[in-house]
Amino acid sequence: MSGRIIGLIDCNNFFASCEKVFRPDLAGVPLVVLSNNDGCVISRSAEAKKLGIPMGVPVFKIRNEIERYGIAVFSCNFALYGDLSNRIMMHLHDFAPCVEQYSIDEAFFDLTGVKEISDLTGYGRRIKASILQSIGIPVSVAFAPTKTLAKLGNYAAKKYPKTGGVVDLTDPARQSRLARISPLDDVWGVGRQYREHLDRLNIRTAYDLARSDHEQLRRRFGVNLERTAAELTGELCFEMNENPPLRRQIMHSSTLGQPTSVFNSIKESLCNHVVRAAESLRKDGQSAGMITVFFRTSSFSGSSDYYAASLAKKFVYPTADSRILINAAVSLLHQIWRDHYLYSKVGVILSDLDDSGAVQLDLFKSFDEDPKSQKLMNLIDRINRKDEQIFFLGQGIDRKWKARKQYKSPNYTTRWEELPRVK
DNA sequence: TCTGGGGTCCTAGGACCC
DNA sequence: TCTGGGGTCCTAGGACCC
Repeated sequence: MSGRIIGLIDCNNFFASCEKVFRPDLAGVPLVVLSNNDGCVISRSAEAKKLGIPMGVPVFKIRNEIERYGIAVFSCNFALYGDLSNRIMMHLHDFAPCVEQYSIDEAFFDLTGVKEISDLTGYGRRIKASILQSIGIPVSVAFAPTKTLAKLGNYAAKKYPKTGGVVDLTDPARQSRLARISPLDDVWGVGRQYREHLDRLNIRTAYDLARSDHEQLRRRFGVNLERTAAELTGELCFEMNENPPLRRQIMHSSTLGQPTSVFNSIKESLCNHVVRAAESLRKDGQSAGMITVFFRTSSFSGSSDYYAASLAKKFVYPTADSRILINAAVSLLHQIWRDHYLYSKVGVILSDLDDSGAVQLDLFKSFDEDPKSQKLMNLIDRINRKDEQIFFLGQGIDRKWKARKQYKSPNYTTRWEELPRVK
């Protein structure tokens, strides 16, 4: 009779844990990781959470605490996190035939029909111990018949120390016991808006939601919430998907350190985003059919000095050529530019993505019009992989906008020069 | 209530066609 | 020009996720 068994591993405090892997001297020390430009806190170690450092708090607001408690502060280092994430995902394949990476620090895996596993909790502990030993990252593990229940179980694994970080939620009785004590905030797919609406309908726990009128949920909130409720009852609605489709859009944007009304500064920042986006496009063998440029002032709508604009252009042929994308972006920017406003955010979106370059032996690949363009872009990508050495004039020379990363850790695992040394 | 920089999907409504 | 019914495509906005 055995139904589906879907596992979920979720790394604990992932970015903070990554930083600790290479700094054993920081064991037990509260630690935070900052967003781009060292703006606000995006990851906290267990010790930092215990001190009450909130998620997302701007770093200047916790200067006192940093000083007082000796909190270790790190700029984000996505090269490092991405690499450790890859290692964890590879490792997980030793334990499960089908793995779906869901985010940088989470993966679902399917154990349905794997006969040898009689004790799921024990199996979960082995996975956990193995990842901790070989990569150094602590994870939580849960098993359930649906993804939504596995998420709920994983929450419990983190919340209740007694579980030892592993929860087997395949038993319906355990499901409803946990659901009764789980607020809607712990339910995957229920955000603040839905929570407030549901509260007015006297739906306050995962259990309430599971037992509510699903037909009514669909009418009032759409099919996704209906599916979430169904999954809480053990009915699978979100299937495993081992090979998720490639991205449908790429966005690169940033808040400027200093708001500015200087066209050239905005232009340079924009060009930089375009170049980053184009690189990421080429990495996946994609090309873009449309580009959108947007920017806005810092004050929000309502105030008189607010201005926000965006404009898009479609390409006749999809392209991945940084030069073409830069030209288009700058021309769009000119069209919507207005002087005398203080701009604080600018970005680019590449969409209508075309994957044909990602498919080997594609019959129509020749559409990628200019073979020289591909060669040139590949060359630039190869050179810049090591360190950004070639850049486009539009990106600017002095590059004042370059992100602040005052507290960045070395790229321990992805650059030879920065390998950790053993004395 | 939003901090920040990415993303996804769904739904409603308008334009347009037969 | 309107009436009816049926359909597609596109966009904007709203919800969610990490």
